[in-house]
This record gives sequence, structure tokens and C-alpha cells, in this order.
Amino acid sequence: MEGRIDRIKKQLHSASYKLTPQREATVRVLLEHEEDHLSAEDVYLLVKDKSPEIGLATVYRTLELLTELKVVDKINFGDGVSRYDLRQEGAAHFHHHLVCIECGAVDEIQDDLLGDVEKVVEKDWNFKIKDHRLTFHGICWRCQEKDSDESSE
Amino acid sequence: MEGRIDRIKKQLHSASYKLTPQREATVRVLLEHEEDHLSAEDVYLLVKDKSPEIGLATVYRTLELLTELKVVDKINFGDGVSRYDLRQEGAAHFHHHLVCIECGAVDEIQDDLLGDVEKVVEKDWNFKIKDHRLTFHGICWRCQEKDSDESSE
DNA sequence: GTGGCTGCAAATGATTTGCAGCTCT
DNA sequence: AGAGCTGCAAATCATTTGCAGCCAC
Repeated sequence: MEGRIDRIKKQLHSASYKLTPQREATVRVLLEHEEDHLSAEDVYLLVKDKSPEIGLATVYRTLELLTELKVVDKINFGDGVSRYDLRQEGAAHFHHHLVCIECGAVDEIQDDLLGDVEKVVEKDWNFKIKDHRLTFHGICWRCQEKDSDESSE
Repeated sequence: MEGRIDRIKKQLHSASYKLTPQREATVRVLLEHEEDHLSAEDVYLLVKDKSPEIGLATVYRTLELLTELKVVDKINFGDGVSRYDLRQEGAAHFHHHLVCIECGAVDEIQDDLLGDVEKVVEKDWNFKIKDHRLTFHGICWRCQEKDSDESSE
């Protein structure tokens, strides 16, 4: 984890930004909650536990900065808030999401499933792809089990 | 177009809603701008041309209603606003989008490119897919031409 | 001592809501 | 007269911005 912070620090420096204590605290929260899909408010509350003086605006500014540097991706699942998701280090493309319409859980798919699809799009639509967003909405495995338990009771 | 309005009217009725003049005006605007990706404000301004008494809140309420009935899909391209996109009649799945990061244009792909990918997700992640969102970000064909023109000048 | 960075409070902008009035039956 | 629907204005919520102070080099 320290190594990862160091690398993010270098990324900041090479874009002439500093890793201030507030920024570091924010990054640490993101690293500690890599599996989650935190909103700015969520991040703010978590950072506040460790660094109570931090302001919400600073968190927003830091998240914006990290988005710009492609350390995180800003995503939107259709509720009113933006969520921030750490990129896998070195990942060429953004991972995909499975959003459960019953329980709201969000799972990640790290595999790149779109290789073939992207070739088709680049060729047939003459579109030079830089990034993508793919989200499936449906029923997660947990809810499928839960549902079949209930119906058999 | 009249047929389509009739069918939407039936959909509303079967969910015990009425096709009021304001709702009809809103639906007509959506049909006339099927290619576009209008925000609520955009729709409001266009409806206002024909029916100046309409209120913005009514447009929001109508768009919400149409989303619930799956007549339109609410989408979000990462700018702060929701956009509303008519579903193709009878389409099992939502179409895909190509967002140009240079000019902002949004093109649609109606083909279902995800058939194989969905099979993999359903099987390997045990996820029952109900819908999806796929958006590519990159350079559209128009900007690619424009860019190469400029560099050869 | 200057520029980057911060916290706070105020501003903004999209969307939602409360409510009184209207419409159609 | 009742239910559904509307327009308006006010409220709400996420996010952004202005600004004075602070900190590190």
C-alpha cells in the first residue's frame, strides 16, 4: 500500500501537484475501500474520522484531481451521485460493473470482455476508442439464492 | 408517428395513467428528436415552443413516468445532467453510445454487440442480466477527418 | 514572500416537492 | 365531489467557487 501511495505521489509531482496531508488521507481512504464505490460524501465522512479538520470541498477537489490524473474513475450508476473507483494499476481500460437491481450491490469485473467488440466498433463505426463504460443491471448471485430460498419456504 | 403515440397512450392506460395534453406534447418532442440526447431542460424548451404554458416540473414528472414505463431510458454521460433517450420499440436491450471527447457528439449503435459478452457474464459471474449500459469514449469519425485535415495544412 | 493548497461559507444548478387550483367524470 | 394532473414557487441536494489565511520552499 505504501508503494502505491508513493507511485501516486510521483504521478502528482510529475504533473506539478503536491501530495498534501489532506490528499494523502483521501487517497488512503480510497485504497482501504478499493472494493467499494464511494461517493464524495462517503469519502469525506471516512477521511473525517482520521483527519477531522478536512473540508468537503477539499475532498471534491482531490477527487477531481485524481480523476484528471486517471488514478480514479468517476462513475455514475444513475442515482444522483458520482462515485469514485480506483483504477487497477496499469490497466489499459476501465473495469466493468454489475449492479444488482434488488439489493443495490455493485460487483466488479476486472476481465476485459470488450476486446472483440471494440475491434468491431473501431472498424465499422470508424471510432477511435479511448475508454469505455460498461454496466450490467440485473440480479446478483446472492439475491438469486435468497429469492429461491424464499420461494421454497 | 401517430401509431407510436397511440401505443404509448395504451402503455400509459394499462398502468392507469392518462395521456394528458402536456404529456403528449412532451412525447411528441421526444419522437421528433429521436436522434438527439436531450436533457430535461432541452425537452422543456422545445415543448414550450408548442405549449408555452407547460411547467418544467411537469416535464420532469413526465420524463420520470416514461422512464418508469421503459418508454425512454435515462442516461448520464458524466456532465451534470440526465438525458433521455427513446427506446427502440420492441428492443430487448438498450442501445449503445459513442461519445466524442473532442466535439461532444453522441452517436448511437443499435446493433446488439453484447450477446456473447452477456453469455459469459451470466455464466461465469452467475448474474441474471436485465439491462445494460455501454458507452465508448473516443474520437468520432468527423473529428478524425478534421484532425487529419488540419495536420496536413 | 509567493504560489499552491486549504477550510469555510456562499453560490450555483439540476431536480424534487408542497400546495392550491384545474379538469374530467 | 374526487382523483389525477398541473403550474408555480420554494426546498433540497450534489457540486463548485470566492476568498482570506496558511504553509512550504
